[in-house]
Amino acid sequence: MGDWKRTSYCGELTAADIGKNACLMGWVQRRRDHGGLIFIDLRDRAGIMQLVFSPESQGNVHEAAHGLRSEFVVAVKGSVRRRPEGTANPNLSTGQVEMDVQEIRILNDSEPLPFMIEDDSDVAETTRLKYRYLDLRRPSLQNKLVLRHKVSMATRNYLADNGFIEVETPVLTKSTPEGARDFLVPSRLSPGHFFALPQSPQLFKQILMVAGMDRYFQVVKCFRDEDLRADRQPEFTQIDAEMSFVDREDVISVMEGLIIKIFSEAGLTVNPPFPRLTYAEAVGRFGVDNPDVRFGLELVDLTKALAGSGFKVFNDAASKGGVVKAICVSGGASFSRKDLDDLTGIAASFGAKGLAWVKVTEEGWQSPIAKFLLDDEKNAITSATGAKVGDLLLFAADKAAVANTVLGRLRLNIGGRLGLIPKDELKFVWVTDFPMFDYDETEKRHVAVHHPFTAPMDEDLELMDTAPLQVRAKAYDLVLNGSEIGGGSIRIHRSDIQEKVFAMLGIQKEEAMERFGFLLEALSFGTPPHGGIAFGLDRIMSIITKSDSIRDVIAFPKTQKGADLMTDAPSVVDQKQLDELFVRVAKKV
RNA sequence: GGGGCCGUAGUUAAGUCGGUUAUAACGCUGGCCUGUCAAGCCAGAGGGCGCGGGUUCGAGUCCCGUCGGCCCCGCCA
Repeated sequence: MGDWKRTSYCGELTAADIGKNACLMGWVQRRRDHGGLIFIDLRDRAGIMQLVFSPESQGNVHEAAHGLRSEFVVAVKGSVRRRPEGTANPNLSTGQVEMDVQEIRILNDSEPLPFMIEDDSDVAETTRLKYRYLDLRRPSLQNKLVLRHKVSMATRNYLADNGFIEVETPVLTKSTPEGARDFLVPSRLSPGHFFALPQSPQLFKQILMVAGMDRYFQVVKCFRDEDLRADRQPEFTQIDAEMSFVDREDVISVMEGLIIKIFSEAGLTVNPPFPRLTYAEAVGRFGVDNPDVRFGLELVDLTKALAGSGFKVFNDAASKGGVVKAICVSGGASFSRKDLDDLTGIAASFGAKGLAWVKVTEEGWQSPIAKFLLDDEKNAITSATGAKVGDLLLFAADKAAVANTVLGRLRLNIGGRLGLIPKDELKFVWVTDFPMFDYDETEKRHVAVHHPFTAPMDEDLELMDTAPLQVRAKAYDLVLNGSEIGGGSIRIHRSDIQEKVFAMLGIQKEEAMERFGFLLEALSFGTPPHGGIAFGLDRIMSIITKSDSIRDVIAFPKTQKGADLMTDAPSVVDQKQLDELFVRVAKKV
């Protein structure tokens, strides 16, 4: 660059700059060489500016422009002038002006690119990820990173303004049972011992409450060694917060304020307080605990109406403690055989043994099961579901968990295929009153639905011994458009209750002391009542930016196999490194 | 661990029932061209079909295996 100093970004120049001299630096987006006049679109983070090289210009400026190629890095000096009448470009923010270039310095050249730097290019993700630095030159991806930065800043400002202190917690920490699989880091100084990367700073933030910090937050990386999805990466970022001397309503109200700030960074208006659903309502009406409430198609419970039905499948489910539920698809009677086969396949993938359906037609019920149902039963179904001619009824009869999941997933699939989901709406809902425990059939023990530090509801404490599955937790999730974007709870602040919960989870006292002794001890030294929440920043960003995948809002994401195609991590390491760590690699995984 | 979809020039795709030298667009290279902005016109180079086997007179097309990418189930306190 020599002694040249940039005077502005390419995308910033406007008619107000006409007549001024400017120095720009950036990448060659495109060259339009007329032999005489040469036009160069110069691109930087802020946008594009048209450069004009005239054959009459001094020295070898015109010749240099002739040699420019895509993505060469150049610095130019010249004057900003209004474009001639009729040549303005309304698609550019700088479209009223252009630079008459008088001097140019080529700062670097570029090999021909593996793909073009264009927003609408449709390049295989493998190639994009290998050359992520080129992919990130695309304005759409850059804008997502810029918006992510603004959201982080807004988060820090809002929480700081509300008395939260950002405290860094360790990345090398202790492996704890329960929860996701840990990423492990071998300790060189303690052979045979391992650190774990944090699944979340959960215990540290609670201990910061014991330490009297009162309000803590952190924008922090978390790590979970589980299989990836479109909305799941092995390392992801949480907006993590914890507060002392609060109940659920305090947490919710502060965090609704944060959500307002975050979305306003993207020019989106949201209006808390957000509606609430209990876990039982959410699962009952929508089949899932992360309901997309942008559309109806709710589940209808027909268990009572169909108990004693002549249709064995319904009767069995109803009499054996299960449920019979249905959804009524408006206009669904026009579904083809193939559509119904598709839906049956989906139902099966979520554990259904079959999918009973009824098409309501002018001629009556067209259905494989119609002949098993009495008129009274048909009438009861019709009145409960509101089914009318042209509709399709889909039934699930099974254990409640299976029936709800099956219909909940069918609801989402059908909502999508019928275009029932308004794409531009933002529908938040708090889901509360989660159960404390679930029973794991494989491990034959209770597991925590949220995490083992979540406080049970006071009024349910007495059920801990008699009916643990009925104990509700002081836990809450924030769901946006069917995506869980945050979750938290009021924590246990008494060591006796914490020990009790560990016992319920089948964690022996000895093991509890070894794994969580520091927490139990901390709880015994004057712990304030406290609670908190963590939001998934990546998920929030992917919803705000309408991205198909969480990968689009992460600068350097990993593939579904957990690999980084740019750096080629993970990779094998030298035997010397392994020796130092006292690690031996087992043959054949 | 399981199910589904996909790998053909640099990129995006086409390639019939297996059959001459694998096709197009964009990009790239060269030439012409003074108001373009997906500049235009002309010419040219570039791949042997992810990889490895097999069937066949003959495989991009069929079979088996394998590697990689995407979506999903399980998993994700």
